[in-house]
Formats: sequence, structure tokens, C-alpha cells
Amino acid sequence: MEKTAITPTRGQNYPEWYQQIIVAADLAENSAVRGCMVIKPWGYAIWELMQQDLDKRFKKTGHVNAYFPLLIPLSYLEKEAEHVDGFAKECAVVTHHRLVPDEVNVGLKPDGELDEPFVIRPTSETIIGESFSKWVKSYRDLPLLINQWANVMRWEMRTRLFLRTSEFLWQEGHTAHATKEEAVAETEQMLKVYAAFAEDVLAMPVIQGEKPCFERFPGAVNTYCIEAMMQDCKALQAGTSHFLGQNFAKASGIQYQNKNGELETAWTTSWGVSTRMIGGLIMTHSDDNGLVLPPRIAPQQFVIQPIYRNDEQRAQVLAYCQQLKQDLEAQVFAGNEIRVHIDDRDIQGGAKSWEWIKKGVPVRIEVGMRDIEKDAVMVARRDAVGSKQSTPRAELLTSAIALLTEIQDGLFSKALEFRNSKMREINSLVEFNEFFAGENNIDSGFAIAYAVDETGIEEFIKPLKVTARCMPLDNNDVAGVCIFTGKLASKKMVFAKAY
RNA sequence: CGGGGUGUAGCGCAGUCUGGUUAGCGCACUUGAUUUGGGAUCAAGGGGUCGUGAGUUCGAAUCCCACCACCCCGACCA
Repeated sequence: MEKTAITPTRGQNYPEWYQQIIVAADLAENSAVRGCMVIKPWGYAIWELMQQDLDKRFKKTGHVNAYFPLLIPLSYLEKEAEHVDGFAKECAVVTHHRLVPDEVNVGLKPDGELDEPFVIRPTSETIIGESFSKWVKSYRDLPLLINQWANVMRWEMRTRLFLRTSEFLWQEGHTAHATKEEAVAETEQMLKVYAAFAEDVLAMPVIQGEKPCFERFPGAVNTYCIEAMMQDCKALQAGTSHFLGQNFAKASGIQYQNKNGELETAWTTSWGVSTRMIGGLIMTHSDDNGLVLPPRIAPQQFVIQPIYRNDEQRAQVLAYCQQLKQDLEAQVFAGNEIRVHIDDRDIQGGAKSWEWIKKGVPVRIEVGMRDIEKDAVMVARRDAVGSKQSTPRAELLTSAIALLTEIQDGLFSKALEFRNSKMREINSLVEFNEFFAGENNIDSGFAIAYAVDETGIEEFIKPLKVTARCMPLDNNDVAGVCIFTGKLASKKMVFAKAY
């Protein structure tokens, strides 16, 4: 059998493979704090690229950044009934404001109990709502389009690096509008922003849809999402956008005077993506040799490995590499300077190569004396491990952008093809059960079937450990028969095992 | 919170059943030599409160008791 850099392989043990990818690519590790991760430089660099790209998209659609407190007074959370129900079970609570020596004087204990406990934000609707209520007085103050980059905490029972950790990084957009139509349009617009980002930058095909009523964000009127398929055929919710109606506006008192001087309640939205997307990125493209990064999200797009035997060669080769780096960096790919790194560390060539392969760098370039004599370089693509090709330097420079584009597009096509091959239209409950049959059948994929958007249908799917993911927005709106209830269903629904 | 399991070097483990020199092995790390265009070889090194506490014993990683932590399986979740 062929030797792979990662053991076990995806086929042997998918969850363990996922963990090993993170170790091998040096993305993150578990911290001393239960459920919280340390994001290491290579992983954080990916997050920074996500932030930069998304931030541009948010600004382009008229949003501005602001920052709100980490601590939320308990009473705020209590304002919205459904919201409380949804988050109460997973809140970290701050009850004291100082430490004093304990009885035996060997340690410290909390002291100075607070009159009102704080909750570490699991999300910020309520505290931002409080601010919004002060900021909004007139219809002229609307729409209010705010985004915050922050960390949040949800006390999770079981955690997995990136996919579910107690503390995670995200952005949360919060907007207030004068009319329902505007707020709905905002919700849909941001969903499209997420979808475009996922597909264009992460090369991760997504299904845009609306969550069924029993999967909604606590307190929302409608929740929209983008759903991606991982290589084990499970679904991952990669982003959400909520139309909150007037629920939070009423709870927080976000009111404005309209043109006629009448007091009206605003309509709000919220939307977010998190470091979870990194988990999705990993599981969409990576293979048994490590992480595979689409160029647009790769912290380094080219890594140059100088090869030499002595100091004299070293000087010559390095100078050549420096020039090559400069020439590449002078070019713009997808709106950014091409990112190039020269790895001149004193470690064995083979080991060095494999390190970058495992880190998912799209293109490696080897430069030695032999190449310099021909004014050519060896080019190795991450999407074709094992192949390496001598390319004239001039040709590499003129085709660098095309090369990155080709790799980017190739990864998207491959992921799309995979997902489409694992999606099936289902027309009956029998067929549905067959599709998801078997205890650990991870090859089921996405089932698409007519289903009514009513509570109760979960009972049919729960025993199969399947969840209703969403009602795709692009379905053609021809009604059909619900496979669970036999009633007329206006929309199709996607079902899958999920993260 | 139920059921199962594991704590020994940075990581992965053996040793525990059957107590007995200085607690081992692989990987990683350091140094030197030979190497170097796809995961090098040899040699020499450094690194340990054996999860914590209390006990049994001449003697405990090993046996007894208590506690703690973590992992896996279930209910909740971006």
C-alpha cells in the first residue's frame, strides 16, 4: 500500500484523520483549559485571511465595525424568552469580582459577590440591542448596520478542534431596519455574501437554504444557512443569517419615530460565521497527505526551497530565490499580492518538502544549481503530490496567476462534483430509511425530499441520527407530497447526518 | 448526569496481573560525522513529583482506599 503522510487515512478512521491533519499542519491544539483551543500561527493565519476577505465584503455592503462587552448582565439575556431557552444551558457565569486568600491561606478564592451575575456572551443580540435602543431615535438613524469581530463562549459538552469548542472566534453582524422587507432583504443579502465567500475563497460548495422551524436560532423568525458537505458525507453548517423580526427589537426597546412622528418598532437581523469554517475547509479539501489549501486562503501560496551544498552555492541560490520571490510578489492574485515564502531552514530536503505538503501550501518551488544554470525551477503542486516539473523561470512568472486560479478552480470543481454525486432525490419514507440505514453508514450523503416545515417530522428522522439541514432557496417551488406526513409540502428539504 | 476506559519524558506506549538493582522503548530534541533534488545513517547526549493524597510493606509505577483529571459512548449545540 502507498505510504501516506497522515495515518489513519480518511477511509480508515475519519474523525482521527481530522485530528491528525490539525496536528500535522500545526493548526491548533487543545489547551490546558477544558474545551478551549490554542490556535497556532498557521491556523490563525488562515483565520486572518478569512477575516480580511469577509471584512471587505461587509464594508462593501455598507456595514461598519464596532465592539461590545464580553460580559452580559443576566437580566439582558432574560429579555427574550426563546433566546433564554436556547442558551441558558451553555452559559459561563461570572459571579464575583475579586480574589482573596482562602481559609488555609494557600490559595485564592472568589470574593465580592456581584449583585447581578454576568454571563460571558454566547452571542450578543441582547447587549447590542441595548445599545441600538439608545442609538435609534428617528427613521433617519436606520438602517443601522453593525458588525463585531469577537470571541464567544458556549459551554459545550463535547468539543472538537475548530468544529465545536467552548470558546470560539467569530463575527456577528447586527442590523436594525425600518421595515420588515428591508430586514428580510438584509438577511438574504448576507447569506449570499457568505455563500460567495465560501465558494469563491474557500472553494467550498454550499447549499443556501432556510432552516426548518425546529432548527431556528432561538428567538429568530427565520434562520438561513449555508450547508457544506464534508468528505465523510456529513453536513456542516458553515454560516447563518437570521431574520429576527421584531422579537429582539421589542425586548430591547429599539423604537424610532417615522416620518409622521409615530413611534414604531424596528426590525432586526443577525448573522455570523466562526472559526468553525476552518474545520469545514479542512474536511472539504484535505487528503491522506495532509491539509490542502485553496490558494485564496493559503497563508503562503508559494514556498521556495533553496537547495545547495556549500556556502558559495548558498549565496547564489538564495539570491536567485530572493529575486524570484520579488517577481512573484509583484503580481496580484484575487486582489492581493501573491504570498511567497522562502524556507531556508537547515533541515533535510525531504522532511522540509513533506512539512509544506502537510501544511497544504498550493505550490512548492525547488531551486538548485542545476535549475539556475537552465534559468528554470522545479514546480510541485499540492493538488498533485508526487509530480514535479521543471519550468522555465520566465514561464512560471507569466503563468503564476493562471496556475493559482487553476488550482483554486480545480479544488472547487472536485468538491462540487463529490457533493453532487452524494445527493439524492428521495420520494418515500421507505427510500428515506434505506438511504440512511445502518448504524455507522457515513456514506449516505444528502437526501432531498418533500417535507412540510412543521415540528413533528423530527420524530421520523431522529432515530436515524439524521437532521433536517435546510430548505434550499433555489428549489423550483413546485409543491409535492411530504414523505413523512403525506400532506402537501411547498418545498423540498435537505436531510443529512451532521456535525 | 448515566455506562465504559485511561493516567509512566514534548508525543505515543511497555512495565502493574505475580512488589525487589540506577523505571524502559519508539518518535521528537541536542551535539558530531557522513549525507542532502521526495520523509537519511551512525555515534554520543539531555529530559521523569510514574495523576494527587493517605495507607499496607524492610521495600510500591506495581497491592488497598479516597480524590482529581482526561478520553470514548448517550441527551444539547455555530
